Amino acid sequence: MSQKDPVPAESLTRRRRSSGRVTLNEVAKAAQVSPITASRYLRDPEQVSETLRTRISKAISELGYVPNKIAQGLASARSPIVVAIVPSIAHSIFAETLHVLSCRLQQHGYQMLLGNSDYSLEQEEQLCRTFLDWSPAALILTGHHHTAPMEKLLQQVSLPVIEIWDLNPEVKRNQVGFSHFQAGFDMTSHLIKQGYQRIAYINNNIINDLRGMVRGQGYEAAMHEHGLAPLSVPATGSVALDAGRDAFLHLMSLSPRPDALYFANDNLAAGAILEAMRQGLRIPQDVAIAGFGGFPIADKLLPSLTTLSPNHQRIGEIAADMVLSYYTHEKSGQQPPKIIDVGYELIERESTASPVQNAPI
Amino acid sequence: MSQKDPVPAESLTRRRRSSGRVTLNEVAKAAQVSPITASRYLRDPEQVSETLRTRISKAISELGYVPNKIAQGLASARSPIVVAIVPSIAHSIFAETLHVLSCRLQQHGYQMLLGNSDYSLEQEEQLCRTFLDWSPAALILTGHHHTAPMEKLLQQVSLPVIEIWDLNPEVKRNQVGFSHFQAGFDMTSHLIKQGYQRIAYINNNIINDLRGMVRGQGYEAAMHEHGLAPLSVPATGSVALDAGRDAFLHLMSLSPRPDALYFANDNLAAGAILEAMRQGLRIPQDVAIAGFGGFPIADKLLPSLTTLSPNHQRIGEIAADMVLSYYTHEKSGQQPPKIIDVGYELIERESTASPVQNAPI
DNA sequence: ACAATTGCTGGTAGCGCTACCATTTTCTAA
DNA sequence: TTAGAAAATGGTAGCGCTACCAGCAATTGT
Repeated sequence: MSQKDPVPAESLTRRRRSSGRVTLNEVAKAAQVSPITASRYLRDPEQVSETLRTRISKAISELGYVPNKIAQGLASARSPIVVAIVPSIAHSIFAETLHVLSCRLQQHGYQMLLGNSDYSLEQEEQLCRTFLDWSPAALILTGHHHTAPMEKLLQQVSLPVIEIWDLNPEVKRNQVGFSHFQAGFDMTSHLIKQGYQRIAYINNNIINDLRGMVRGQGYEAAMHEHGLAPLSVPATGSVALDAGRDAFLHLMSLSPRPDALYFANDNLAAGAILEAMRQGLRIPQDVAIAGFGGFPIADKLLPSLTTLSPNHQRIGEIAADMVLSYYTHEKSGQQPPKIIDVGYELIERESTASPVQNAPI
Repeated sequence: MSQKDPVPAESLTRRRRSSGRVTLNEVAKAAQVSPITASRYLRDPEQVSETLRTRISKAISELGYVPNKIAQGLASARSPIVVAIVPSIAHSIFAETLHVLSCRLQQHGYQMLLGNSDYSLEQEEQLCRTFLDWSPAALILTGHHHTAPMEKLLQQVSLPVIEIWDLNPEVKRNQVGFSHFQAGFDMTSHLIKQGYQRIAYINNNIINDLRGMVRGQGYEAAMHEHGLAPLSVPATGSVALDAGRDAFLHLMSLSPRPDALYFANDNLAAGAILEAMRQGLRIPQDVAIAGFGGFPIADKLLPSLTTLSPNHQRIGEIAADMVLSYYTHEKSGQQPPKIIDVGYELIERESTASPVQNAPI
């Protein structure tokens, strides 16, 4: 039994650092059940008889027991963490989706580990590898563009991957979003229908905004379809409102000057409208303006801004539900990826009213 | 040695679910060192001799080993997670601070676990308890107001707690922020100095915005000091721009009508300015408007908005540095809490120009 | 009445890593 | 040269929890 034991018992105590927290073992001891029964109680109280259930729950509340998530994670090789990686948290575009997502997941005991890739695919890959070390329950990414190693990684992992804010039926992963190509096409068609012809598309000041670029492709397709010459220009600057203003000033100095400006997002467009106001330019008479995103500011501007708005919240809701349902219907095994088109709404406002209709009375 | 062994070896395999991942043990075996040496290599390569270092690093890259953070966390009772709890992620006010914070922490191997309390102290407490299960390396909270149980909790935990975006020297915790009372006082003094007298303060539409309320107290103190009667009204509505517009309409309908409106934040103020534009009201001649926060929109509005802007980024930077320095100078033991006032800048713009100066020429 | 099924409970053995100590090797000083 | 310190390495024993299986009692069918 005991080998040499020269030291007094309590001092020989090679007792490990122990977080000092109440452990499940102590709870079990207090409730006079085995640790495993206590553990079972936590996961599914129904599996434990009434008698023990009350004993255990009493012990838990008396000792103030709090399960150790890390130990749970290690033992069960899965943690209640959902990883979400978005290109940016500072820009409002994803904020609402994330908010909804996080709230809903929290309600079901998950926590969201949030990473932002700064619109860099390399950083996305890097982040993803780091986060995967936490054996998360699910992985939520923005868009379907990834680096090649990332693509490989995604095929290896054995957890649900959900891509939000974009759609591409060719990609075999769960997706909740809408077609940015179609969005760009539709908005451009709207402008053409309103009677505009020299329409310019202003790319996001954030380079690597892939979805903004795809909307630009939709724009070009629509222009070509109507035999019009597309003109895509980039916005530059770190603050969207400034970038929009600068692009506006540049485009207004061209000759011939465009009769409509389609901005990659509402903040850029807002920068343009505010500058137009300042200069006393009339919108849409002098130039029409359209945006994207359905930001709250759009309908407060003067003139109010025509935009295309996806349902930000719904994307978050559906993504959360996908995570939850994955673990509910787990038995059903590998299901085909779900691809959900949440669509969008093209909100026509004053900034793209038809110039004819707005002719002076 | 072997007890009964009726089953063929590989089938008796009561081999546990094993994540299938390469473990440190396998790396150690491949590098022909003991597991503990390999572990040491990971934490501090300097502790291992050159020879073994190369052997181990070769094994790691060949096997594609990735450390299991959960196991690390369990064994060392500490995880590289920094928990941050803010009242809201959907509202831009904290976005930039969080962005900087998260980037900087990521650079040093930490991940940020983000929670939003929806401006509820109860929810903050709840979130905090949940997050603490992950044995985080640090805890970043917004403001110094907490529930009583939360206060108790904070005294028990043995990790750095940092409160951002507010300041209260009486609270003995690390803080990075500024005085909201003083901010409200200063802005009000500015308005008074400009010649305004019937100044109203419009509270945030978000109830429980404690810092907004404190700014309101600063406002009232400044009013009293000048013998003016304060008028605090709440904004209502879920969208800040709408709430600001509605409050504006309400206040403009009063008689006597205020000659200056001090809004709890720039979004509310923007809603008011945009509505004023729409109605053709002149600002500041008809009414002056001031905000808070230094949002990007403030200087783009027409007229540009006077606001009070803290350095959003610096708060994030300093908070991150506090976390990092805590674990760098760990030896030094318990240090007194650091309280850092990042101050703010009162940015005077057109919306609060002195009415006299702006009299018609 | 007895086997077969079900429901509840317990024991054992890790999950992958690191703290703590012990041991070996190398280096330094006398 | 050799004691003594310093550096490098290894062994053991968990961290707190759960997967897997085994046992035992209560229930059911024949």
